[in-house]
Amino acid sequence: MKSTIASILSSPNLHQDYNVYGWVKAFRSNRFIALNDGSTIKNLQCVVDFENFDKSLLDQITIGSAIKIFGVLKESEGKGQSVEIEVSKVEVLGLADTDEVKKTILQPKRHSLEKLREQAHLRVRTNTFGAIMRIRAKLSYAVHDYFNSNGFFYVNTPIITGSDAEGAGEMFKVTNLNLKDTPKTTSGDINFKEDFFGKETNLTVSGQLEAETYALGLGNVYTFGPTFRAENSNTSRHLAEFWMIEPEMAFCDLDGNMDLAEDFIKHVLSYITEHCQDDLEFLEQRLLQEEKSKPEKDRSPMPLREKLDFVINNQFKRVSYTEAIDILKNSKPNKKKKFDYVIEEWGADLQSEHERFLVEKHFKCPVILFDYPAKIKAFYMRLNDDQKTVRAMDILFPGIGEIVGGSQREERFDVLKSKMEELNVDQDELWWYLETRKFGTCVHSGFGLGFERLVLFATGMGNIRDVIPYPRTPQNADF
RNA sequence: UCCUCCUUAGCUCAGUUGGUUAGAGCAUCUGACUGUUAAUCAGAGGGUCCAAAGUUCGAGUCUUUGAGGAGGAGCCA
Repeated sequence: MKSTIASILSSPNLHQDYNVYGWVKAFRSNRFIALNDGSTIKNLQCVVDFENFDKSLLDQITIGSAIKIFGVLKESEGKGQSVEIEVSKVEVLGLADTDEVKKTILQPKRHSLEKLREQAHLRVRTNTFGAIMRIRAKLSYAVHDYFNSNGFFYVNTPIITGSDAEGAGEMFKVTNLNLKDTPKTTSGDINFKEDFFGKETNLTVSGQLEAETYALGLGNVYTFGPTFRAENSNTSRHLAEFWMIEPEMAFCDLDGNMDLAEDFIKHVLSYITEHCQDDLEFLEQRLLQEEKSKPEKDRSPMPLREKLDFVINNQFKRVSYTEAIDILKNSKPNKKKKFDYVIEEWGADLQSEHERFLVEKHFKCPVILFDYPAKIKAFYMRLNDDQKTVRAMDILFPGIGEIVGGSQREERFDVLKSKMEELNVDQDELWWYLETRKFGTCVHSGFGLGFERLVLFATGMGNIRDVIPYPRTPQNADF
């Protein structure tokens, strides 16, 4: 029977025969094969007595090759591992030619993350990316686990959307018209009536509006799917294609929304600290190594696992926009005009530098900002009684910035309608969204959480392109 | 989209004021090695200096344009 290395190492049966499949990470001293099968970051040491094997066979045990090993599990004579396989049979399943391997990142040495990105099809074989992708998968499981055990239903909102009124950013067009010869209307515009859906369609920028309608029937729902933004943004925190988690809750106000978001984040992070210890330890060491070459002020104040525990065990700081403005106005960098954008008065949109100051310098913990000025937020957010703020909230994380954006939704038909008029949101397009406010409308709330930003935080990585298998960014859709 | 920086061997990088045959470490190959852990030791091979144009007696080095990448800003998750 076939065994994974993870299962062998977690419950080793000494003197038992094992069949193991994997890829050669190293072949030292013509005797020790370090074998990895992806099930864990740990390698299995396989010892061959080379006098009993053909040289031609041993020559094929090269770095990167896929092999099958049969042998008995024994206590290791060497240090560095507790058990090892004494190999009685080796089969080379897929040879990796050393001449070819040396041109790739499979060669056993350190590579820059940029170089690994150029060979994204091979980078999962490295310790770093193996660890990241296992953690990503476990986080994803924890997301579903959390919602399922808290009575949420998973809904699949459409990926192709007919409305361009969601207002969350530039959209990718979806069409099967012949782009070299598009049908025209009498006025010369493209005639989308002849397109596949008979109208202009795009890839979704958010499942929120559809999720809202489902919350108003199923109670608590969430989405977890791909999301597309055609923004020309070229930063370490943006992707054109990313995965977003959007819970939506009926009969829930902003306080309940914040409670849930905080509890949710803590749950999924604590799940991986329990279930991904080896991978987290590796990433923590890698980070410490990397930071040695940085000036002290750029180093993170805590090692990775301590940072995760800190977030799990401490309350997020909840601060209203108005309080935040006061703090910023009276802050040293503002008084000394160190900010590129000096905060003058209430109503200003917070820049990255302000958010970073609040999270990394002032509070030194995750911060939830709420009750933003209505003018700088979206049409669907619930207007407060002061008539100038809305029940919006953003969760800001150190090093990542905004990880969650959410709000209590405007449930009052008249208020929503006039807000849409005011902000020029197409009511004909969103008739169905407005209509939910006519039939048993209720207080409801939700948020969007960028999954990759969560993985970024959980793994301590610095660039969002390194926490998704094949990143899509402006000018890049390789692989 | 804007600002800054980078592009030299398979990889990471050095290359002085513009000067003769462009260097190092790792990786690869060959040999040695029966307890290695990024194995070690000896030897060998390996270059369109991102591309094009220009300045110059002479360009890896200077200028212009272009391509690709990184960091930051904006937009946001």
